[in-house]
Amino acid sequence: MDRPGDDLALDRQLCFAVYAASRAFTGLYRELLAGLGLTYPQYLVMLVLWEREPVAVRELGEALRLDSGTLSPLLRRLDTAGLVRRVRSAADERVVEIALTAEGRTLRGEAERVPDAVLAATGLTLGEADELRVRLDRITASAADATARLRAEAGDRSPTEVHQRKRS
Amino acid sequence: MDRPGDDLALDRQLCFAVYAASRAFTGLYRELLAGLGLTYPQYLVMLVLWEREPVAVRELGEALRLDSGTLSPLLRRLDTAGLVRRVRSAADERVVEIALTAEGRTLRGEAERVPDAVLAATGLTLGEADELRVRLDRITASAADATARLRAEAGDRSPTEVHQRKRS
DNA sequence: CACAACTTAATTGCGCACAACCGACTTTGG
DNA sequence: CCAAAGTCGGTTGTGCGCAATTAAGTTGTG
Repeated sequence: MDRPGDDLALDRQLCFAVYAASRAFTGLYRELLAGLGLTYPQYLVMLVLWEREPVAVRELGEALRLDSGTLSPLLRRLDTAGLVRRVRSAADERVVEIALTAEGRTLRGEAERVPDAVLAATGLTLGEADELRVRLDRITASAADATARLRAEAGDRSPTEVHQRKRS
Repeated sequence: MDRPGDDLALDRQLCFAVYAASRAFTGLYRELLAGLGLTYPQYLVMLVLWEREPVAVRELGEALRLDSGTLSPLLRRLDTAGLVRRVRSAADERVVEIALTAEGRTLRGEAERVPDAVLAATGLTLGEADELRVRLDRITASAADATARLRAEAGDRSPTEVHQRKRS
């Protein structure tokens, strides 16, 4: 009942389920968003902007848990596509504010049909979907906490090169 | 109760939960697997190989739902790291069989502690984790079905260039 | 004002994911 | 035996996701 091998097989089922679910959703959104010319992460950014704008890059990163290394190129592509504009704040020139163009605002109308399609594709009711969301949010928070805890431990064990920028 | 905007806000909660959960798990595994020198997808490949080997690339792709464009570079890195060997089948020279090296087999021992750490990090019991896995597997299958259906429709609407490789 | 510490966004480098395509090989139908 | 069709792994191009670094700007302190 507790052969060494069984644990690893079980782990594969556990972690793989979340992993596969995420890619399956990405694939579904890929089809649904193809007509809008958006990828899934780009769609998430647009959802934030349709709620409120302009939004600084840092705020976008906090909302979606993405850093600038991911957002900067993504926002550049949205800019090139003519959906958003990036303007440096006059008050604080470190900050880049992301605003929608008229075309970006128009796209919201076409996006209205996406949520129903997704819900239909999952075969869930609204209540079931919401319950699943609550469970996922809970384990996401737990996993993030545990990750931060592990990272702190690892940092403690090798705090050597904290202020060591260049080893010239 | 059904303002247009609310639907999009709800959609964001639904899809984002799976998306965020996947990245949170990846981050957790990143910390846990750092000592083994494995990434999360590489760990998934090793889990399959620890169960049975040798395994053809195509079989790995079916098990993990990954295509050769993802697996080929990944397996090359595992080969370079000395954990696996890629040998072309004598019976059918199109097939590449992936086998563990002695070092790859040894690594299994160090990996044994990972599942417990993950379960502890999620804060779930074994039963809860399994129930969540069942739900995720179900919506993954639904999403995959819906994606295939959409892709077929899109293909039907533009079946023009089936045998049109180059538009020279 | 000068200057160090901090903050913010961008950049770089690596590793996935996936679509599209390619070349080598095997199978099948004649 | 040969040619068409199918299979298999690999490559290329695009787009994330994240760590580490860099550049630019702001703030706090003397």
